[in-house]
Amino acid sequence: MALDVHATATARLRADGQRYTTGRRALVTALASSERPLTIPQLLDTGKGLAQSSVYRNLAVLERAAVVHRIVTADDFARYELAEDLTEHHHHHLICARCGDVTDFTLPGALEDELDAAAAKVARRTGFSVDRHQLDLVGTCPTCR
Amino acid sequence: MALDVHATATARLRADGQRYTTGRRALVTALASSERPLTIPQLLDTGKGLAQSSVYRNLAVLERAAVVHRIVTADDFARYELAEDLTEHHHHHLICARCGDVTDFTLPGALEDELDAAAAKVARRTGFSVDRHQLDLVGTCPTCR
DNA sequence: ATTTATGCAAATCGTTTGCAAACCT
DNA sequence: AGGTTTGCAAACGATTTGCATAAAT
Repeated sequence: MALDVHATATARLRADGQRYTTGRRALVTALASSERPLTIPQLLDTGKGLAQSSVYRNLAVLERAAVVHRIVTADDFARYELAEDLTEHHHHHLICARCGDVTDFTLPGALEDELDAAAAKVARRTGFSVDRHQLDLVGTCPTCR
Repeated sequence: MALDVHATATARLRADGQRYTTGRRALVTALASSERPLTIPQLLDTGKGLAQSSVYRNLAVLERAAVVHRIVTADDFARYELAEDLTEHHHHHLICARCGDVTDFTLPGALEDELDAAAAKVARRTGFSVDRHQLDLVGTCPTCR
């Protein structure tokens, strides 16, 4: 499975005229082995020896190539996770308003379908072109309670 | 209705030991008469002569008193809207990935109920305490297409 | 050899904050 | 008066960028 992720990353970067360097591979590996989206400080801690500016730059490259996805919350730091089609499944986020931590959860497929149908209806009514829906549950995580 | 908003704002600020000053009232009025969440630059344009730092400070005060709600997207600027219980209805956001603009939309009540039920189930399973759910449709607005 | 990635340090820019004057009650 | 709010300017901090060196092809 990890091999497949790297193969796909290589392909997508190449399609964007970019190389899959050691640093970029390290970032993808760190994200692939994490159960939750990671901030840049967290990535700096795990992946030894990559400069902060390189992490920022490489994540930007990986995002443009659709290898990773950037998550922005009310927290001070942005978070990154692998693109959904590089992991098993479509999912959503539980966001702790206290510590900023983000974890994943999934919805029953039937409910996802209803959401997509509702989104399509809204798109039709408003002229908005909808690329994706994003559902967040905001609250307090077990650790902060 | 606008009177009710100001009355509620006064009460909530007082409960938090704060005054409903002219500047704060102007911000609430601007948000109440807008159909969409507004950024600080937008509020500075509409509002009369309130300094930027005062706008930031007052919005922070109004947010602590639960009079306004802060919306953070991938855009450079945060956006503010009146707290949901000061307006008519629970709603969600259409976010333009191109220009950052945010507009409102609503979901059928039945679907909202299903989302709440699913959220409750996730909360039970994860130990997370869920305060609210937030659904965004990300795409391209009619103007940017 | 030429192009691209890296590390370091400096710059950027939305947001926050210190402080003295203006405002309320 | 006593406390709060305001405006201005300076500070803050996550992210971006310029540039010289190192790595890759």
